Amino acid sequence: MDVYEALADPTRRAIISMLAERERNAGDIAAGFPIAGPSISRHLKVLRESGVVSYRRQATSRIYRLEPDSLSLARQWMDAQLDLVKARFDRLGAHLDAMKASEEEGAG
Amino acid sequence: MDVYEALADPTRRAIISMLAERERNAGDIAAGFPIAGPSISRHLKVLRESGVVSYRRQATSRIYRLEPDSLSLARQWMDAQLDLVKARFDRLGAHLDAMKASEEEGAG
DNA sequence: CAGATATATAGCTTGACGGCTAATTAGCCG
DNA sequence: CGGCTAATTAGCCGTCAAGCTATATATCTG
Repeated sequence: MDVYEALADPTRRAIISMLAERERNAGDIAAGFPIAGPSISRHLKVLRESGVVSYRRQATSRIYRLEPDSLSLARQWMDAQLDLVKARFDRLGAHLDAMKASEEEGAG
Repeated sequence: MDVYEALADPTRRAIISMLAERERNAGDIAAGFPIAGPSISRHLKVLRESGVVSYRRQATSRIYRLEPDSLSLARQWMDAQLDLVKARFDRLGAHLDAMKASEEEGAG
């Protein structure tokens, strides 16, 4: 599963928000949701396999941490799309300015 | 469907890329993919209903356009998460610097 | 090793998604 | 209105995701 599919589920986004704030173990994460532990475990697996989170062991628990790089990548993609739109918008503005200028030249 | 689910499908992301470059009608969009027209039409519906694209009529065709605001919103959410992580990282760095300074003070 | 705790995996069910073809709607032209 | 084109909607099917409970794995403790 890629990062976009990982982001598609609201529970997973909430987990990301929790982990953005600070690291937590799986149990603490699960405690924050009304759904069963195994379901959270599966969400964590999705997040792991898409590179959004990593974990380290501490005794019997797994401490999960957000890995910013995968999110950054998704953000960069959005940035690129938004930049294209903005560039187009700016060109349109310049074009309109040029039209207006030549109009005034013709009139004056 | 929200913008994150809209982004989850690779075909829809490709449509977004096409529209970031310039407006296109539904037929031209569909021509860029190996899947049937109605399937593209459904993707466009998802993108419409999640606010990612809009369209205007021109004769019998619909000209689709990317609406940057919804993408911006998703990007802002990512920014916020990444900022939290970065802030934590910076605090950790400051903490380590302070530790190191007090160590040197003790040694010197 | 036996027991306890924390987490993950297996197996199942249900609902949604994405693909297809066929039928329908919307607008243009004679 | 009748025909033409562009696009969407309807209906169907296979696959997959997300929830659940029950079972298995991993680690610490005695």
